Amino acid sequence: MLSQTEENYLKAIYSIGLHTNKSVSTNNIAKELNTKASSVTDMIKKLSDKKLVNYKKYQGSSLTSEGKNIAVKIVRKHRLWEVFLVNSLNYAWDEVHDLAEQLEHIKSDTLIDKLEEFLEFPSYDPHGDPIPDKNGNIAHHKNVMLSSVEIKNRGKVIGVKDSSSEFLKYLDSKNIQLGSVIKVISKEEFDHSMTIETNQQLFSISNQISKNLFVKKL
Amino acid sequence: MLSQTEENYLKAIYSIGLHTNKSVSTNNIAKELNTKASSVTDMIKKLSDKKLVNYKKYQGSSLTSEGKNIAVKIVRKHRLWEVFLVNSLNYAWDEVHDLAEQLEHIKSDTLIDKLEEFLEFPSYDPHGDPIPDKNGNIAHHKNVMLSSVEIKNRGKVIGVKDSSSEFLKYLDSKNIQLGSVIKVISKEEFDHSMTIETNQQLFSISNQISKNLFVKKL
DNA sequence: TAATTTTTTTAGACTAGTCTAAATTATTGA
DNA sequence: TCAATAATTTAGACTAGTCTAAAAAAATTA
Repeated sequence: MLSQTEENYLKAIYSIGLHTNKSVSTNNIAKELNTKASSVTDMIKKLSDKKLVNYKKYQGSSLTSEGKNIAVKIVRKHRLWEVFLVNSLNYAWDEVHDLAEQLEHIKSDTLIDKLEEFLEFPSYDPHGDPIPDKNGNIAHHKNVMLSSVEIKNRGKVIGVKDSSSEFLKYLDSKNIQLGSVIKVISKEEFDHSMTIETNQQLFSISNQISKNLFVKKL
Repeated sequence: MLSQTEENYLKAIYSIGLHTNKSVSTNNIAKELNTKASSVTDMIKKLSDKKLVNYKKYQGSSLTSEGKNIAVKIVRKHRLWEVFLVNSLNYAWDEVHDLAEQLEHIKSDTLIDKLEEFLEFPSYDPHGDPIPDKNGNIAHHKNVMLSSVEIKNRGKVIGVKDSSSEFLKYLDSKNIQLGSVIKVISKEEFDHSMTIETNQQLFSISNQISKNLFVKKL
């Protein structure tokens, strides 16, 4: 059984490695976990002994397939708990991260599957990130939320998640419809709002909006 | 901020002290927490430094009022999580203890109140134990043990004292659950066993059992 | 390529919590 | 009351995880 700390290291390596796709550096892990490189080296060795991490001195680390399985399970737990906090307990989407960081470490063979069933098998968490299924498969959608489009990239609107009439009216007022092309100009760190360009016009939209718009990356 | 371990010590002292009502012995705490007396001594000193426990060498320990406040909050969390696990996630009442032991340590100023609201302010957990309110007040139920119900009288099951899963399974096997009505048919003088009737069936239960079942007299 | 800078690892120390074994204090009962 | 026993505490050691400071390796750059 892994400790919370060990789980956090696996998750860190997983999430850093997602984008870069190669071995992650000791310093990167240290930054992600708010700790020192020397601590990371120690822990990496331990995880390497447990065959969860591939490690050679000075060469960085990557997850073994078993390590990755565990990391994905933690991500699954994290995102399902976030859904619970937002949908059932009425937390706002930006309040739930720290709580989910705690809840994701609860140990049980059955809890998370029962929670998933209770939540009626959601596909995405409140931030628009996909929830891995029981077997670790992640809906690898090339249709992504506008909120996760990188700066300077463009996407074509292909759907909305929330189809309430208020939301659709809002889109109308901005002249956004299916097929509209949206370019991301900038993003704000603190509230995840973004400035976008569409129909030769610039405006700012909240994360509330951007995570409800599905786009196809262009 | 207290560690999980510190919280567990406070909870142990609280629950042992509930019945005996005086200072609890080092050995008792050690037994409750499956640890050694020497470890208990160390931790008690630490909690004493933090003014959560009253402690004098060789004299046993008791909670200060602040220590008790914290202990009651943990009990509150434990019991509300148990309600969630049983009512929302469909766990059986004998499966939830260990999970609640983990969940009770989740740190948040708002979580448990939101959970309580979501559960619609339950008064008792699935084992029939009262849930302390936000201010730490506990509905002190004047319930009585089945062992003290007179012959020919009946009681409605409202709780158990020992909530070990063996005991709960035993009750399940006899089809006894919260709300079951039990009539006392006869009592044996020599071993205090009794014959009871429930679900139109008669059977004999030991004193061991009857003094672990709380009932409301009917 | 050689010097400098950055990254990573090692060595040794610290805290929290635990343990065993020995010492001390309390309790029991002849 | 005093010896035996039980309970408790102390001393010292261990593990997990962390840190600082110094050493070693890799990367950069002149």
